[in-house]
Amino acid sequence: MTDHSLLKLENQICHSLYSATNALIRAYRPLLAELDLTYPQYLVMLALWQEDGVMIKRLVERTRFDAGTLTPILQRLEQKALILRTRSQEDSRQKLIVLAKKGRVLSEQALKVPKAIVCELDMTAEEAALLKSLTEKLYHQLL
Amino acid sequence: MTDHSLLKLENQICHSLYSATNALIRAYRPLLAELDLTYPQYLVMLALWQEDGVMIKRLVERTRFDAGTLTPILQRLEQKALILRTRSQEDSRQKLIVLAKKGRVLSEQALKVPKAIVCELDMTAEEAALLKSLTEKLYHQLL
DNA sequence: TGTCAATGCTTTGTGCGCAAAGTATTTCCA
DNA sequence: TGGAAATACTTTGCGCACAAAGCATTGACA
Repeated sequence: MTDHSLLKLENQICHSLYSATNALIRAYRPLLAELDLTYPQYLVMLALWQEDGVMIKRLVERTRFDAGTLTPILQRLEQKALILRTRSQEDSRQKLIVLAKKGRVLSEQALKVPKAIVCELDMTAEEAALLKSLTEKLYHQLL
Repeated sequence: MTDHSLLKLENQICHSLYSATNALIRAYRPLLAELDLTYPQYLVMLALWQEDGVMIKRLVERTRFDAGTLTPILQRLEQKALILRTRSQEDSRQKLIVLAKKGRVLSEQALKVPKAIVCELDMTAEEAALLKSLTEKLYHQLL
């Protein structure tokens, strides 16, 4: 690759990744608006639907957000009465995040979100799996 | 795929895409800090190094930012004396974006950015090309 | 030729994303 | 056991990302 081509926009893999990610989140937006959730809020809810009653530390691991990003997201989810944030008994530095009833029942309505997204992406299962494994590899390399 | 697995965080391709993109931009950050640029600002500069003297409309096409995002980015680049924003003569609704001298010479220093990133990613050229083509396909599908 | 729609860009408001600094609590260990 | 380091989270500040609304300017056409 020549020096010159290194700076061409068309050769920037990160630009493709960046614009594809933004486009995909844009596709989620109208679907998630029906649940009154943003995409990052939805990710946190997915984590909690799978594993409820966890410390913030655990959510940092699972969602891959940093703590400074997560705090205001959790504050908004609490305002919407989807979760409760309580101090941990054993270690009062930690906070326990628990689904509220409203948050628990939301999972049923949430089921149609991935279904609708899958329909919009006309990608084969193989392509999707490939894209996922490549981006996972990239993420873990950069960690 | 069962209903239950549709809501698992591990099965969300968008989550992989999202966290990989954020991690990659995080990797750019210290490199771009030496140029006093953010990643979106860098994308605009890449576009201008390839094609100088263009309307904002053209930059919207090339960078894939929307106009509302681009305006403040261009204002900051102007403040840093990297570009000039002037009204178009033919159509005074449009603005012509031109590289300032400081912006033009910055491209030499910028060359080391992609070189350094390539070193951090230990991906084969094939994997990189595959990832790029999959994300491009995804972007164009969602447009 | 007047006016109404379309175009190109900017502004406003909300919510991230993240570095850096701050606060409270716990742990370590001399 | 006192005090420094580590840990868990919050706060602050800046720059996107984007929808929606706003503001000129131009174009279309009745």
